[in-house]
Amino acid sequence: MATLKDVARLACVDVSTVSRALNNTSYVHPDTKERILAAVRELSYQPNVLAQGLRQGKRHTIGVVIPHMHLTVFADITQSIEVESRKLGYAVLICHTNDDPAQEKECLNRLRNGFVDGLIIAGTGRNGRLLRDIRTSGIAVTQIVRKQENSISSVVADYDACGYDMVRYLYEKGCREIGLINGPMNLAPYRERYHGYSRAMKELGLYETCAECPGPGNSFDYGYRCTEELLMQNPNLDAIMAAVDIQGMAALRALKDRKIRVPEQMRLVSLTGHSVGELLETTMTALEIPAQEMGAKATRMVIDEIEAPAEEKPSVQHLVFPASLVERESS
Amino acid sequence: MATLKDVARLACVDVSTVSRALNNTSYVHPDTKERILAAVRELSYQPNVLAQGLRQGKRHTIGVVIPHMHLTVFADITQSIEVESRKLGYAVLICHTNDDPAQEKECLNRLRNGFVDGLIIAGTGRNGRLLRDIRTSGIAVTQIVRKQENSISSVVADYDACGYDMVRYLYEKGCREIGLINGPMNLAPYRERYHGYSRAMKELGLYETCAECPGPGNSFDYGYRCTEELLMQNPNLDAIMAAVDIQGMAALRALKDRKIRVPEQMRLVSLTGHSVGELLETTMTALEIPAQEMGAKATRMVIDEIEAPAEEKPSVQHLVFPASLVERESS
DNA sequence: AAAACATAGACAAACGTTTGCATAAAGATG
DNA sequence: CATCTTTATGCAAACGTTTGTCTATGTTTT
Repeated sequence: MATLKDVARLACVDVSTVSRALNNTSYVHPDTKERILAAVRELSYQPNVLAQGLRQGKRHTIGVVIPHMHLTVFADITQSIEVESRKLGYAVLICHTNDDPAQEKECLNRLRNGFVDGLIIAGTGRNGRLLRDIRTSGIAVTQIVRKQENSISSVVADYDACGYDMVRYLYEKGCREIGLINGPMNLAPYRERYHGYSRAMKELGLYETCAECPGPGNSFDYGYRCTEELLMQNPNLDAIMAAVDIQGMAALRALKDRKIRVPEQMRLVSLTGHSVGELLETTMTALEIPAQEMGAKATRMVIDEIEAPAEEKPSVQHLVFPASLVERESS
Repeated sequence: MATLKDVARLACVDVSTVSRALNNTSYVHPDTKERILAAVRELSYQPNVLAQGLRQGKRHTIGVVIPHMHLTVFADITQSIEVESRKLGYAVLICHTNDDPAQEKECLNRLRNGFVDGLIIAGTGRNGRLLRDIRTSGIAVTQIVRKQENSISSVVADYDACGYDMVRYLYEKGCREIGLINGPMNLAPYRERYHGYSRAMKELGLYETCAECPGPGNSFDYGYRCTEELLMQNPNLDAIMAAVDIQGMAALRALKDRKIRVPEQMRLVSLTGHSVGELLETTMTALEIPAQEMGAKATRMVIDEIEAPAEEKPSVQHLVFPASLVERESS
């Protein structure tokens, strides 16, 4: 690998001149510049990003900390973060936490050591302190999907509205016994969605039927068990709301196993980060979350924060994206 | 951020001593070490990976170049690469190509630029030259899922056997008119799977029915169109083989739309990188690819190559993993 | 008791950049 | 013509590590 020094030697100038020529950071005589560029081509010189990073305190890399890739929301978001980052000249490091606070902590501690200039996280909610520390230590941080710290910028969907709108939608379809598959309430999306659901149900004078099982909410099994639970709690149920596409798929399956026809006997609506709903045998009515835009926006926010000079860091902002209802066969 | 120097000052020793103490790379008096560790804790010192990398000529980062995250194989593989890398002290940079050779080229050029010590790629097959160049320039490279360069190590599934075994399996179930949803033949997995299919069909004296549509093979739409195409080509079809889970889902849907019952009238088998097959309304018989093991193995191979001293680089190896048939409702 | 060795630690030179400071030759201003 | 800018370049110090060399102790060995 050719270094600046090699280029300098070949072009018969000092390394500093080469550096300045390449970065357009000071006057360099056109002839000299020409010689330098020739040398660069000749040696096919590529700057060493590590040395640059060390010197400038910048790594041109952002970290993405997510639970896993099996929820389409996260896959989508990751992809859009990467695409947007690349446009802006950044690379993307990724870390999976499996929704385990300990793993998350490990990831964060690794990343903060000069691996990244900023990070985007869909966290477990258990490492708020660490997250704030990281931010204080000069790393730009943005929360995505799951907002848990008010002092850190976030990009989320309007989960409260999702819960509320779903109930309203089902009510208009004639449903009166609406069940909710809930998830761990320590995660903001579940919590807020429940609030929206609950508010709408109260407004309409309906009784709540909620199921929450132990374990992480994003498994097929979880969705299946919750569906059973809901049916047990209220045999007259005429609608089920699922929180993620995988829960929706599980509900579909559980209902089929019980020979309950969808949508004739039971309407089903899910919240999803991706159009998996379209791909099923019984396509699923769902609130689609604009994952791609959210990822892109979070990326721009974090990079803005990185690149702003220390005096004028952009202020913390919390962005809420609306989800849009896509009607399909299941309702 | 605390540096070695800060630790050294606090522990009243030289930075070199601190470095040696932390890396166990020379004699350090137990008492001194104790003081140093105390200082490390006190300042919550974390080594700066950039500086380490610069000094050692290692970035402790590997790049992953994949088409996208929407195929479960790639999501699974990425995740297992990351988990394994973390264990071995490496970070993972990811790049999406969308199966576009131009984007792939861009990714590769960025990565080679000192971002990574090695990379794992599921490529488009169009940048073989560049890939070899990168390897020659000292970056460890391993191909995954899609093998296209013989001179570069690879970790793939036995796609030929997949095609062959599926036919045999369906034959034993009584099927005689077996259709194959094929994909772009420039991609090794499709090509090899077709070979296996073709061989088995010949051995059994059956006629081939293959569908291949324009466009990338990994979309729902593609699978749907191919299913229609197959049904047109051969109205007596009694089995369909899909190449990826998403094609399988599409076939399921297309058959349902035509009121063709699965598996009574049509048996359906898919090849998948993940147990999505289990989650459907009609669960899908599938050849499951050990994506996780493959990712972990590729990671170890690439890191072995990175860490081997220049004289004794491991030789190129091509690993083939068997897939395993999981029987479900669709067949 | 001298020589050899193991232990413990400091000093300083790298790694490849960027950047503040200094210098010098031009050109512009008075 | 003296002074001030502008242009063009080099020198050297950083950034935070690791590591080769050197010195100074004790502790063996001969």
